[in-house]
Amino acid sequence: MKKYSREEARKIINELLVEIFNRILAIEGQNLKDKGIKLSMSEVHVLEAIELTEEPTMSNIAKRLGITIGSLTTAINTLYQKGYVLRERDPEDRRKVVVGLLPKAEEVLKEHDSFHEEMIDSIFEEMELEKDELLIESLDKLSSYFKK
Amino acid sequence: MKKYSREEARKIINELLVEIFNRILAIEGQNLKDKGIKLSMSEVHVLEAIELTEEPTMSNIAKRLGITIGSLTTAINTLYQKGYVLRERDPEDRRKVVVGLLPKAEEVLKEHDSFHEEMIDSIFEEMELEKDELLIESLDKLSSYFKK
DNA sequence: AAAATATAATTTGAAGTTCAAACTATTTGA
DNA sequence: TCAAATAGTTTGAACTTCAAATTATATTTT
Repeated sequence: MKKYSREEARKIINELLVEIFNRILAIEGQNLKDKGIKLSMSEVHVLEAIELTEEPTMSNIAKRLGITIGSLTTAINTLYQKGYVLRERDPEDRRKVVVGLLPKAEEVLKEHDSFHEEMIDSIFEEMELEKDELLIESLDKLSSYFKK
Repeated sequence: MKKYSREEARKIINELLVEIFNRILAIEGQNLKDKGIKLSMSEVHVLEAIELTEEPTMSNIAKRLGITIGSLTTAINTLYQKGYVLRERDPEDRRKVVVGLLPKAEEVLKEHDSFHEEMIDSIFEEMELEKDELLIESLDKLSSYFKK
């Protein structure tokens, strides 16, 4: 009854990891270019992380992104120069720097979000995935597993 | 009956894209370090691509990796210096360069493979994924979709 | 309260990855 | 044959990231 051996499962997941992931990033990057947005995917990920982080200090954002605070500093420097974010010291604890999104960044994220939405819609349509409910459930578990 | 809205599905896939894949890459990179292997994940991906490419010329490998031939040249330069690959002109068509794996590379790939195997086993065990068959089928479709 | 320690962020210098464009060598086709 | 196409390499630049040194602020210890 089993159609996929463990070996095949490994191969498929490996493929997703090394090929598909990069391909999706490339597609998204191209989409930004097409829209005339002069940001790299890494920069968009930083913006996303800022949006999703409860208390968006340098440390918290870096932690979410899995990069060092030093790396984030340089990323924020350029995003600041380009007018996407603002930064200010936390008055409560002046060691902390709180980062905020400017309207220009919100626009990009909105754009990026709707691109994602479209991509996912077309995946589900073209894939003829009747069992999408189960796929999402599984992906969710996969996601949770790696967050442990 | 549907438990996940399209909005939630988008969120989960987005999470996989921007967080989980990077985390897996980091875990794999750490594993290489732990084993004393002085290669980056990109370099391992190049070795994998060489292994999987039918006729491993520079163009074919670069195409599989989705990078330019120029980028691959620099990657192969360092892998050559480190003693992982050999390169030689194709006698049939002396414009072509055929790349081959040296034993040192085969070892790394074996190591990397068994790490993957273990990782996937533990995913399936700890996730209690009774529906793993369907997950793989779905991931397979997802993979195929992006290869179009 | 002063000194020592811990925390938060920035700066600096270096390495790795990637690209585009210019260039070399070889093959193919008109 | 000679022009065009193909296969790779080289070069110079941009970007991402890190580790280590440094600065500033807060907390803890004595």
